[in-house]
Amino acid sequence: MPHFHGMDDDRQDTQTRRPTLSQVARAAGVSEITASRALRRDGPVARDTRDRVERAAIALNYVPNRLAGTLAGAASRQVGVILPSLSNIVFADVLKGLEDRLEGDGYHPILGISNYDPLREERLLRDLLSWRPAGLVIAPARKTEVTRGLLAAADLPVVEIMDVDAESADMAVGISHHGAGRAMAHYLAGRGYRRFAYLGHGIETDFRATQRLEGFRDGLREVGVTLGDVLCLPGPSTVPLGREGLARLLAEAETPPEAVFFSNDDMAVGGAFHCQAAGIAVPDDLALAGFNGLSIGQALPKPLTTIASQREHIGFVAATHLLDRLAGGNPPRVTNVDFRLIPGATA
Amino acid sequence: MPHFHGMDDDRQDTQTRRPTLSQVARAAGVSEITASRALRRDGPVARDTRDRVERAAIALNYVPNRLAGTLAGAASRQVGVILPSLSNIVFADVLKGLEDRLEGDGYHPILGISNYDPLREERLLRDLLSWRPAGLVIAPARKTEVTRGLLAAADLPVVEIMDVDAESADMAVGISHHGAGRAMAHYLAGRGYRRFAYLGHGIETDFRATQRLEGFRDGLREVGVTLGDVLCLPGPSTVPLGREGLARLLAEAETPPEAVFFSNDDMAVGGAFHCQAAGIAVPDDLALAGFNGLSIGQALPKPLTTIASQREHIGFVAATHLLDRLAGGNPPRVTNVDFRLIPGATA
DNA sequence: CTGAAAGCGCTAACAG
DNA sequence: CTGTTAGCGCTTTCAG
Repeated sequence: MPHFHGMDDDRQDTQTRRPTLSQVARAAGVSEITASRALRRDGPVARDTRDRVERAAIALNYVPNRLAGTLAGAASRQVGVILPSLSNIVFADVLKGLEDRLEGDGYHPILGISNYDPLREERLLRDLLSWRPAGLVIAPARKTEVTRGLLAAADLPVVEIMDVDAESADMAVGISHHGAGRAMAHYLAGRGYRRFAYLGHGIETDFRATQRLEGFRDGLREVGVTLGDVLCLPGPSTVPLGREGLARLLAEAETPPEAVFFSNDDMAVGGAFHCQAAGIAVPDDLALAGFNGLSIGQALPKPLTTIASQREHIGFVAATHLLDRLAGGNPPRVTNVDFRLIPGATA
Repeated sequence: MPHFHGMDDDRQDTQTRRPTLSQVARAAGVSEITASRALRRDGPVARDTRDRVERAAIALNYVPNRLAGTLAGAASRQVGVILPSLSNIVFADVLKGLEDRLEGDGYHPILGISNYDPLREERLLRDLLSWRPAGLVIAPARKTEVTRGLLAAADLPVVEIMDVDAESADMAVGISHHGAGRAMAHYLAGRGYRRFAYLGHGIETDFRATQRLEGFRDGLREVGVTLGDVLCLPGPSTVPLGREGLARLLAEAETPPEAVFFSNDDMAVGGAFHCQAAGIAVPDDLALAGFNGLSIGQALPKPLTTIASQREHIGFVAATHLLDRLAGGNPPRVTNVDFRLIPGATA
């Protein structure tokens, strides 16, 4: 006996539960499997039969149950997505690119936000895997051993996104943050600046910003320059933090810098605001450079010199590779998306 | 005979498929249902038995299959979330609040982005429902008849978010956008301004902005003032659009306005940049007001006069009410989250 | 082109 | 406290 209100008559259940494939089949006068094939447009079904089934489905307001379908062997159309944050527009952009591409193929992201917490990331991964997704897209904060183990044992396509500097178990799509920092160093040095400072945010959590800093340092070294003051303020990057941070950096600096590289555009825009308020001429008194290529930086009275990080594109490419793999293809293991230095008016 | 490679020996399957509850049970020397109870901490299980099961689960690297669990009757822990956009930080903030609250209770959002397209919204709704989520959170663009029908027939808790001006079938959490526009009208009128203009973005897609405009108009009328020029530019709101838009508005205006109300902060920040570039003194020559309370507006040299829209809070409250309902509670049908007018230095 | 049988991995109900 | 039985709604395999 079924375990809901002792009824095994489908007509009764129609009142309380969603219609099932079996009901659609009966209404169309065919077997369950034929209805299934008709609705999925899989296998040979007579045109007429299919029409009948489809009409029955619409009449009953049938919504397939993909839990049952996936359990029975159909490929899941869910993709687990783990991001470190949503406070930053950067990850919202990536998610947009992801969702857009996935939805085109009828896939949907199940979302988890790790807040840059490796343990939360680990738990999230376990939770998402319990839904048996078709694949995984993850912007790792810091992978624990358990995380690595889960990923390795999961036996599904995994795309790690944002950077291509770290090791990845399966596929990776992103830019080289070290390379971006280095490119900015060469650009600024080429513009004639020689005394540099760096202003960053909570570095313990954002290792990609750290990679840019190291790339910047290395790039300067290559042209025989040493990076001067480095100030990293706790907390996430914000415009106010950049504004206050630059004031503090300039106040504390032993030798005043000619140019400041910021951990990202939010911080750099804050810096631009400080200069404006303090009457510092940009770029003559002080040059400013950011990272990300946010529209806000480009809309400043003096467009910000920065690097476009192609966020939405990264999400799009990650999804494309995942879908390709699911379709039996063999996409590249590492996709180094080009960044683009945007010469603005601030450096 | 099982339909994968003709094996019905679990030990073989361990190589190719994920371990199942049955394997955990066998390893612990108990029945499946006992293992199930032990891992879910449901029903009476001897302490010792539970320990054995848990050790076995860890040893086998067991990850439960929630598709099977949910199909068998356990409550789903997925929540369908439909948002109109992710380009705008506003919805990323809401999503953050949602995810944060949901994850605390072990729930995860399945995401769909409608791009303000009613038909895409409809398809999305159908897709998400096919995963049999425990509930739904939706920021509707424009509901079609089908959408209404699906929602009504879905028989699950639904929270409509962002605004409380429209009709909702089940629960609603948001602010009154009409009220916000009205509040800004009263505030600006109280500051002595009398000649007003409005600058907006693609109004056809964003009906909440339209509600603010109508509220603004109504508020002005209440104090005996008529709204002057209204300029709505196609496309999504961006800083550059606000900048160019204000230039155009001022050029075309018959009588120059004393104050401009923008559709949101992005647009208003653009307006502030235009004033700065064009040498227009703010607020003496021209007062500016936005909506949302974004940090960028507050970090401007002159903080923007605006209205905080409590986005993350809306997401958090929506999730809280959903969870409450799922737990058998009876949260309010309409939750009018207070907005907060932030008097800045621009009006 | 259509169908019957079997089973995906799990949990609710009912017995011991 | 533990187990047996049945079945969630669907798709696979194999047989017409």
